[in-house]
Amino acid sequence: MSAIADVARLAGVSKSTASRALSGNGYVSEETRTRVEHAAAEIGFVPSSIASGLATGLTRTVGVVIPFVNRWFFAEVLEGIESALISAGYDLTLYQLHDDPVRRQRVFDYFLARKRVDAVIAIGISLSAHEVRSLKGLGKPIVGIGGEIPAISTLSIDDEAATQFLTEHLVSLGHTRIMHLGGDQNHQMDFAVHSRRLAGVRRALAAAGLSHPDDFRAVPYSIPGGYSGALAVLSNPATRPTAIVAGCDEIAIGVILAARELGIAVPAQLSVVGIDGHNLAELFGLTTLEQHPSAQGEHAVQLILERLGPDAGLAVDERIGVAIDFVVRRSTTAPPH
Amino acid sequence: MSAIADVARLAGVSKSTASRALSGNGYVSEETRTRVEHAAAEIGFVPSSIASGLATGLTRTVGVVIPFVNRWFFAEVLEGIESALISAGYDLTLYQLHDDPVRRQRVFDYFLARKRVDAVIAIGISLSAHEVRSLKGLGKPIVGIGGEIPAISTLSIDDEAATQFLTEHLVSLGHTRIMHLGGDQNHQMDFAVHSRRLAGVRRALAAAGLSHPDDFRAVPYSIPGGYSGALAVLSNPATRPTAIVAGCDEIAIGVILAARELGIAVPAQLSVVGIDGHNLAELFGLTTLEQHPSAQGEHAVQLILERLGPDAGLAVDERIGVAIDFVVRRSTTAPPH
DNA sequence: TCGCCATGGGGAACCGGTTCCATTGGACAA
DNA sequence: TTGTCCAATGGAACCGGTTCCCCATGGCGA
Repeated sequence: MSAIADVARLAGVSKSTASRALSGNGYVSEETRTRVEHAAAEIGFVPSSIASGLATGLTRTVGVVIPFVNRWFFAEVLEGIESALISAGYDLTLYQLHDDPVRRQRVFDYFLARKRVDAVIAIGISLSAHEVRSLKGLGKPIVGIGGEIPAISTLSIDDEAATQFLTEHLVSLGHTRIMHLGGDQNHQMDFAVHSRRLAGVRRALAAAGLSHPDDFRAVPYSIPGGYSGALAVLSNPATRPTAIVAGCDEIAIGVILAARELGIAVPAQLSVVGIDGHNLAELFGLTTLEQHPSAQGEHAVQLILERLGPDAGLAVDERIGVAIDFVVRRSTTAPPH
Repeated sequence: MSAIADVARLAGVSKSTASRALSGNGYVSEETRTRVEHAAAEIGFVPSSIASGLATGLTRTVGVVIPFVNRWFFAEVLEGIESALISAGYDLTLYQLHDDPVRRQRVFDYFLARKRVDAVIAIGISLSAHEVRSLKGLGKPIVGIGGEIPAISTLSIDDEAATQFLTEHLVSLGHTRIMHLGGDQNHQMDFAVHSRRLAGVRRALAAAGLSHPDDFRAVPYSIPGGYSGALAVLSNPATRPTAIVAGCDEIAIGVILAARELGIAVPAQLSVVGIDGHNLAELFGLTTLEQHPSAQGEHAVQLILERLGPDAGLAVDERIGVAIDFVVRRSTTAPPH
């Protein structure tokens, strides 16, 4: 285990000079620097990030808290975060937060607080006021993605405006029986996204005078979830909607598959829109509102780095909008007749 | 920044006693222990894992190296690893390895070697002999998942036997024109999986006397990849195979979607089998060979913990088989006529 | 010539736990 | 009673970089 002291000895300098030479801080003559570098290379010196972390108080690690890794949106965000962090020389420590409150508490107390990370990025999770306080109290910047968390910077689309826009699109095509298939409002992981998306649909329906009691059905946020939900909703031709606003692209794809199964033509007999920009959307010809999760991840890292940098004080906590693109494909058209 | 010294002072004991009381190592009277614990709780003592890591030489962190997080198999494995590690009190640091050799090198030299992790789990990545040596030289246990890596323990299905078995299944149903849609042999991330899966198909075909030149087409390992590959392969009714062995379930699902698009009935006119046990397999009625990636992830953690434990010396490096289940659904039957 | 400052470098404290070693006091056996 | 053993605890070294403080040298303006 060669330490910096060995490098120093070999180069014939003191520990402090060796440290300065290798880290680039402080004054070191060019000649000394190369001598130290050669010595380090010769004995295969690998600095201990643990030791430097103890000395500087920085771990160069960012904790990422996420509810799922196997759902498209989250995996994409994670990918963006990872590559941005690596480029910036940071490690990414992953904490998956399940519904289980005990494990959630454990992650917070035992891991995040233990000075193992310099900052936290929370994806699709609403932190409690207490959790936010405990992290902020430790001086750790936090950035959220995918919803709003009071008192911290969050990056997200405007969920209510998004579904309102999509619903208006369907209304403008002439649809009058529009339904929303989205997430369960009472779900642990809600993060208020589900309720806001439903609210957007309802606002647009109300504005168009198209409100009706069967405007919503809760389904799991997945292709099978959308599929079985749609089977139930579409099976009765009399009450069937002519258009569905899905809570996400996975649900929308499930709806399209269910429609095919039932022999319902999309879009001739049923229009479907989603939200996300899932990489299968194109294959299914899905009209959707693309958000770009991997870019959101990169943006979150950028915000974190600003808050870790020298001008940390300048950062203001606010809800930050992200880029979206409305992509019309083959799953939407005017209603039949 | 309350340190253990503050706790000790408040409890009226020495630093060493406070440390023993809180960590549970060494002799401490019951009364002293509770006094120290109360003191720690009172000032909200949070131990610094950095400091204890420096003292013990352990980071209680495992590095996970993975080529993708947004592909089903990898996301599932990651999920299994994460939950097993958290239960064991370990952190998981994620390193995504792209094709880019420069970034790959950087991850190895700069991150993995820097005493930031106690062990490494490599998923779907073949490590070079040099990379293995450098990690083993640092005394870090390594376990691989999803393929073989010389000189380290790897957890994987027998890829060749798997496709051979699936092909034999199709042969036994009476199919004579069987084709494999799988991964590109020359891909950076090959890990030999692609070639072994192809070899299994060819072995079964040869054994049945059904070898033919058009037995393989390389496609991306994804639903769109399987879809467009299948469109090309199935478009000519004269040369079209009656059965397809897909390299993974995503490809198989793409094939099914393409068949539907072309009006080819599955399984009446085309049988399709996959490998993985993807969570969409059931929805598409896909016959597949399930491997259980999240269980593989948990198993890998278990192997790592054994190698980090006191009996580390007893661990033998070998290829370790994993559980598989053959699940017959609605995508396979006898060929037409 | 004096003094200031920039540059270069050594010594030692320090970050915050862990652990080795020494000491003490009491129980128990000889 | 004396010796032995062990629970219980304190003191100090230690892990391995980082950085503060101090000293030396030399150039240059006043």
